[in-house]
Amino acid sequence: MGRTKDFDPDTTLVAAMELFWRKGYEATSVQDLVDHLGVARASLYHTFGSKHDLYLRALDHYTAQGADGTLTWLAEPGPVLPALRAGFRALAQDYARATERNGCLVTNTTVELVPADESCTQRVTVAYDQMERDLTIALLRAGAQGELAPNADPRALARFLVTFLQGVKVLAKLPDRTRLVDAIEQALRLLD
Amino acid sequence: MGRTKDFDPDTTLVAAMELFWRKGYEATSVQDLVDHLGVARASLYHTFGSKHDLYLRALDHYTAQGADGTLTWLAEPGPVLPALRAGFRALAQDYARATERNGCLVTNTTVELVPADESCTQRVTVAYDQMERDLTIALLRAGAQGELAPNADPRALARFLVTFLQGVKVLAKLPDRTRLVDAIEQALRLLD
DNA sequence: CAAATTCAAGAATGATCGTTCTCAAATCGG
DNA sequence: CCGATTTGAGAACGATCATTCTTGAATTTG
Repeated sequence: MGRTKDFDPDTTLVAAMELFWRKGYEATSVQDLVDHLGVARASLYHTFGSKHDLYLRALDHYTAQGADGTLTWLAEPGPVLPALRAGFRALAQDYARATERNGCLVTNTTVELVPADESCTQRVTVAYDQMERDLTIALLRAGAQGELAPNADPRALARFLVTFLQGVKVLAKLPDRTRLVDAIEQALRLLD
Repeated sequence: MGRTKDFDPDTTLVAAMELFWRKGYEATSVQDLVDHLGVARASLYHTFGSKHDLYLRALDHYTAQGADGTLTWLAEPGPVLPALRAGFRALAQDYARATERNGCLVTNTTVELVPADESCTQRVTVAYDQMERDLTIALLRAGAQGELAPNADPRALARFLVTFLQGVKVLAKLPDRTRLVDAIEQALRLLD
C-alpha cells in the first residue's frame, strides 16, 4: 500500500493548533507551519487539505479536547457553587499566570475571523452554546439544591458567565493581568 | 509651495480606521486601502508612512474620539449609578443591534496583535487603564454619595466592568447577540 | 507667465503568499 | 523480491504582499 507516514498526524495537528493559537490565522503562513511542524509542504496539503482546512481541524481539536476551559467538573454530583467557584478561579488563575499569553483559540477566532468566515462562525457559535448549556444545567441543579437565591435566573447567569469569561480571555493577552483576579472575585459575587 | 492635496487626511484616516476595524490588520492589504480610500498608493505612503504606521494612527484616532464607548457621562454631577447603568445598557444595546458586527477596534487589536506587537500593546494598555481609572473615580464618588454598599470595592468593581465589557465586545461579533442583554443585566446587579 | 514643488496614477520592485508539481527514496502487499 | 504507491524535500506556480519609483499633470510662489 505504499510508504507509511514519517509523522503522526495527531501530533502534527496539535503543533499546528499551537501555532495558530499563538499567531492567529492570517499571521501564520504555510512556511511557518512547515518550519514549526517539521513536516513537508506536500504532506501537509495531502493530509489536511488547505491552510483553511487545517485551521478548522485545529479549532475542532481545540474545542474537542476542551482546551478552552472544559467544564466537565460542573456535572459532578454534590454542591454546584463551590465547584463552580473553584473552577472559575482556577481558570482565571491559569490565564493570569500563563507564561505564553495566547488567550483562547475560540475567542481569538471569534475576533479575527467572525463574522467574515462562515465555517468559523458556525464552530464558535456551537462552542459558546455548549458552554452556556453546561453552565445553565449546573445552575439549574444548584437552584434545585437550594444553593441560589430564589429570584436567581440560571440561564441569565450562565450567559453572564460566558460573556465575562470572554473578557478574561481578551485581557489575558496583556502584560499585566492583575486586573483579572479582582474581576473574577467580583463576578463570582453574583452567585451569592 | 506646489500642488495641494486632493484628499482630506482626516477623512482618509477615518476611512482607513473603518477598514481596519472591519477586517483586522493582517487581512487588510494596502490594495484594499487604496481601493476603499480612493487615495493614490504613493499619497498614502507619503502622508502616513507605512501600513503599520497608518494602523497605529487609526487606533489612536479610535481611542481619541472615544469610539470604544466613551465614558464621559461618568463625570457628570449627580447620582452615579443611574447614569452608569443607563450608559452600560446603551453601550451593550449598540453592540447588540449594530448591523455591522465589527466589535471594538481596541479589543480586536488586543486579540490579533497583542502581545507580539509592542506598539499596539502599549496603546491598548493605556486605553484599558484609562477606562479603569474613569470607572474607579466614578464609583468612588458613588460610594461617597452613599450609592454603594459599605463593603463595596470601587476599584475591583471597575476592573470587573472593564473585563466584562471586553466579553461583550467579543460576543458582539456573533450572529445571535441576544445573550448580551441577559449578560449585562446580570452584571449590573453587582452595583446594587 | 515661469519655475519650483507636490500631487495622483500606476508600473515595477523583490519578497512572500497559498498551492501544485516533480522526483527520488522508502515502504507496503503479493 | 517486485510492482504499486505514498512519502519527503524542494522546485515552481501565479497571485498578491508592502514598498518604492517613474512620470506627467496640477498648483503655488515669485
